[in-house]
Amino acid sequence: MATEAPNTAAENESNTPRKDFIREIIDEHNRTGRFGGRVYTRFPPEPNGYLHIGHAKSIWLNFSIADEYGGKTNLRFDDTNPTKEEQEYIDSIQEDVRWLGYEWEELRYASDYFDQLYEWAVQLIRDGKAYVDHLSADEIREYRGTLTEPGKNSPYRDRSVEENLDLFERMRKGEFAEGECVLRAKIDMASPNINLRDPVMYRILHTSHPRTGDEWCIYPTYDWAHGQSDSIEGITHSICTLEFEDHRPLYDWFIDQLGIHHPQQIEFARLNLSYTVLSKRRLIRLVQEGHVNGWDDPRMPTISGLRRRGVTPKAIRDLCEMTGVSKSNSVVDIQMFEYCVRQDLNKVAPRAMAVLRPLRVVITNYPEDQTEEFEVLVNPEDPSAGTRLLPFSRVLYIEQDDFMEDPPPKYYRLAPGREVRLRAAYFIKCEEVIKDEAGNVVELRCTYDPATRGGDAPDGRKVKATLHWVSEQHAIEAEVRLYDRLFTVEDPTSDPDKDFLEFLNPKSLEVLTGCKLERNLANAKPGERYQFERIGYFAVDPDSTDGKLVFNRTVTLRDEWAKLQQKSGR
RNA sequence: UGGGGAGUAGCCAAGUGGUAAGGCAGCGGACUUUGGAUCCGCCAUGCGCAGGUUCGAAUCCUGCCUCCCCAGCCA
Repeated sequence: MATEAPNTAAENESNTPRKDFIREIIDEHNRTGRFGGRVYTRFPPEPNGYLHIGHAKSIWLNFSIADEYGGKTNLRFDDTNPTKEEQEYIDSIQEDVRWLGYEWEELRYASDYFDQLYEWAVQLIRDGKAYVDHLSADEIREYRGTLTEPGKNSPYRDRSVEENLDLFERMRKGEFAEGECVLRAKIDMASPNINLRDPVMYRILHTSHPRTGDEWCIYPTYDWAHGQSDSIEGITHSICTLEFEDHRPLYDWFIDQLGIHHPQQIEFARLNLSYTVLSKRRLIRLVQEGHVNGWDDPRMPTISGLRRRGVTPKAIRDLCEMTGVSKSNSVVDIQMFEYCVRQDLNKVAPRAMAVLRPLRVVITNYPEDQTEEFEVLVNPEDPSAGTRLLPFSRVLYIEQDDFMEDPPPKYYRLAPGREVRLRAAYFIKCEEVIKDEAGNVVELRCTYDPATRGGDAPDGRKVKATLHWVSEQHAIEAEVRLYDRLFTVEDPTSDPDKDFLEFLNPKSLEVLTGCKLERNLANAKPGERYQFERIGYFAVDPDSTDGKLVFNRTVTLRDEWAKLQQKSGR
């Protein structure tokens, strides 16, 4: 809209949150002209797993920064280890980045640079700054020293340039077995920074690569590939997580030796969430050991899992923004994420009537064959979403939880002799409770007040509760999957003596069948999100078929009554 | 006990010498045809600890404590 742009700009004047330390660094660069005012970032995932909400933070940071500074962002796959990487992951990562709402400037692969990296390695060898080492992996470890003791030089460290050149070429030609030798940078085996103790640049891997096939049998390590890849792409700000902080001197060293464009690496603390795990290793175990049903199981913190669960991209972006950027390790309360999810869904989700655990209600004074329709707002938060028709008749379903034979204080819902409102319909009063032989309540006999049509009493009398309901003869049935936290404790990884799987929540999934839905949902399509009034937000699962709808609970509505019960109950 | 980081409320997080923002959670209340949403109020005499400098310190100095990362031919 034409009026929107100026408004947004004006709002930003006053509402712009304080800049984080990364943006301040960029401002400083722009002041001093370090990169000529350019801002070029990149998101560099390794395609060895699915993206999760932790990656989303990095994606958000890189793309939103570039956007704010009029810059660009590349998507680059760090595909330097063909033993772990697969095309499946390359595809899913692209899908997820797009779904989050971002489009990259260029799609690149570290493997695009294998030739250049090889040439640069040769250059370092010529300069006497790299050498082929025939120490075994174990020996290299021994020679590296420890945290408190310096390492010692490899006996192969002083081979001549000619010999190194010859050996390295033969490495490339495949004349050596895996592990027989490596190419190492010649830096300082006594450096207090272990990353500088002659790090490995190339290792032999007789494995074909998803992109380069069998062209190579030597592959650059991440340390050798990453900085130069950024440099080649003209990246100005190379944003990464904290654990790479002490690799920065190494990347700087490589780039300085090569004399090429020098990006600024900036490290920030990755996002962690309570009641979940966010490491690839653990996520892979959850999938491979069958604790969840795949990478996109709605209980997974993966982007694909969250998507299937019904979470919106905006909710994820909001969380990233809300939690801020800093350098201190932290664990964000999952409730902050739930808040973001509810906040977005409240504004965009159409409302629907859905009775998850049905209790039959017969309106005894409502004519047997009568049916009428009520027109109700699709979304009270967004009148432009229009209205829908709800059919009403003599026999209805309400939620089992919405009736108590012997209600405790503060329980406002239906009880014997009590009057409540059926949302958008009538006041009803419970006259009789029907039980089976076991004493279970199986049906309620109620009367309605025709004068309260639409939900208001002309005499001004009030009710304390409004219930959702579905007409029996008009209802459609569905399966509803209720998800809860995957783990029972805030940090399943905090106890070093226990496997995180010991803290799996056995009740993380509850499947309900025979749920009764308003008929307007009959044509709901996978991915669509709804608010089931008074219950929560639900998304149509791809498992749905023409005859059978399946819904995933994204998140519950905030629930004052449940909170009260918890306080008094346990 | 080598090197690199970080400590501000239950959880995130501003603060850059002038007297502790904001959000989530929590607790009160208003309103409500979703116990939803919305609105109002409360919630750090205190910034890891101890000293010091200063008229004045979360911010500067000194010492200490705690936590995280690094000893892959993983990224």
